This record gives sequence, structure tokens and C-alpha cells, in this order.
Amino acid sequence: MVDCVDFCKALADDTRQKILEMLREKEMCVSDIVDAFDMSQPTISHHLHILKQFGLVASRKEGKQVFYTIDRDNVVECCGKLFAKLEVMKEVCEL
Amino acid sequence: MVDCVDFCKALADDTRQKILEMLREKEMCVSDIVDAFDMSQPTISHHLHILKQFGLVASRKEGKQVFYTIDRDNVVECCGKLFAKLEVMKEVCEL
DNA sequence: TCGATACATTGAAAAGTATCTATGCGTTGA
DNA sequence: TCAACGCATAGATACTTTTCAATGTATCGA
Repeated sequence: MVDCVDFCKALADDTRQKILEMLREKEMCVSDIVDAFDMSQPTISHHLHILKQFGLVASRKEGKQVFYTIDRDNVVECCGKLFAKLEVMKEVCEL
Repeated sequence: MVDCVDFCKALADDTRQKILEMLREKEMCVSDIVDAFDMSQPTISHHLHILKQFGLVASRKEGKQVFYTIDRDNVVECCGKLFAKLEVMKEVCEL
């Protein structure tokens, strides 16, 4: 679905990688994520938008809050594509 | 060695991903790579510099030419780190 | 219905990146 | 020794990205 370059662009930012790490653990709403960073809410929303646009996260609205989760299936698929492209699948899986 | 964000930044460009794909096959000198793109030689050198800086490729000088190769060990290590960070190692290796 | 809350969007400024032309530097062959 | 070749570096420009303050929108409770 998403191509490898876009996938890497989505990951090419420290804040976004940290957000993804947090979402590994559990679903989180925007304000929870904002609290974990020293950044404004619009900035976090911007990063969430990029992550969603490239399919790395999904969102769900519940009342006033919007909850984000990792779209694990798509992340797995993109990682697979990337590894195949770099021809390192075998070696990485042997790590 | 190289952190996950830098690794992704190095990969977050179409030209650089294509260069890496070409280098999967065989070692190549700069002018060979330049010939494969519709871009100036300095632009390609710029991309090679980024790939090298972040440890994705290595270079070797031979006379007037500089040959580039994938630094496969480091790429594998970075991919492993990234997968671990995203906690998708298991799923990707089952693809 | 109104104010407050949670989040998204807009617009602008600053920083970063990709690309080019021009130039520099090392190597080779004449 | 000099010209040509292969590549890197420098400097400039255009584009993209990150960030913020301000504002908009939907939802909830009073």
C-alpha cells in the first residue's frame, strides 16, 4: 500500500519514532501523547497526521478524545517490503 | 552504531533507495551510478555522502575512481534495531 | 444554550534538504 | 609537466519540514 520511501519518511523523525514506541504499549489519546513531550499540541497533531497518512497508525474517536494505535499489519508489511528491497531479510531474521 | 532515526533519514529519499538497490547487485563507481540517473554528478555525490555518513555504504578508491558497496552488516544491524523498536521482528520474519 | 475541553487546521517563521553550477583536488596518460 | 578524467566540495536557490500561536470544530456538562 504505502511505498518504502514514504514509510521511511514517516520514520525519519525522532518524535514520530518515540510516539510509535509509546503506542506499542497501549492505545493513547492525543493529550496523553502531548503530555509525554515538550511540544505544543498542534505539533503532536501534525506528527500524528503524518503517521496516519502513511498508514503507520490508525485512530478512533471516542467522545471528545481521539485514540491512536499502531497499525501493526501495515507496519509489518512495510518493514517486509523494505527488508526485501535491501535484501537483508534473511540476515535480520537470524539476529 | 547509527541510530534508527538517522538510518531512516538516509532511506527517506527515492534516489538513495534506488542507489542502494543498484548496489545490492554489485559494487559500482560514482560515474556508473550517475549514468543511471537523470541528475548531476554532484547531486549523486551528495546522496552517496549521506549514505556513507550514516553507514549504509562503504567506499574504496581505485585510481581515479571511487567504488561504493553496501555496508551489509551495518544495514542488517540497523534494520534489526528498527524492527525491535517497532516490536515487529517476529511478524516480519514470518512473512 | 453556553462555556469548557479535546483535537484539528491554518498561516507564518525558521531550519533543513535537494539540486544545480562552478570550482578544487588527486590520478593518470601523453 | 600538463591536460584530461573522476570525484568531492562550495555556494546559491528552491523546496520541504518542523514548529508555534491563533483559530476553528465537535462534544460534553452545567
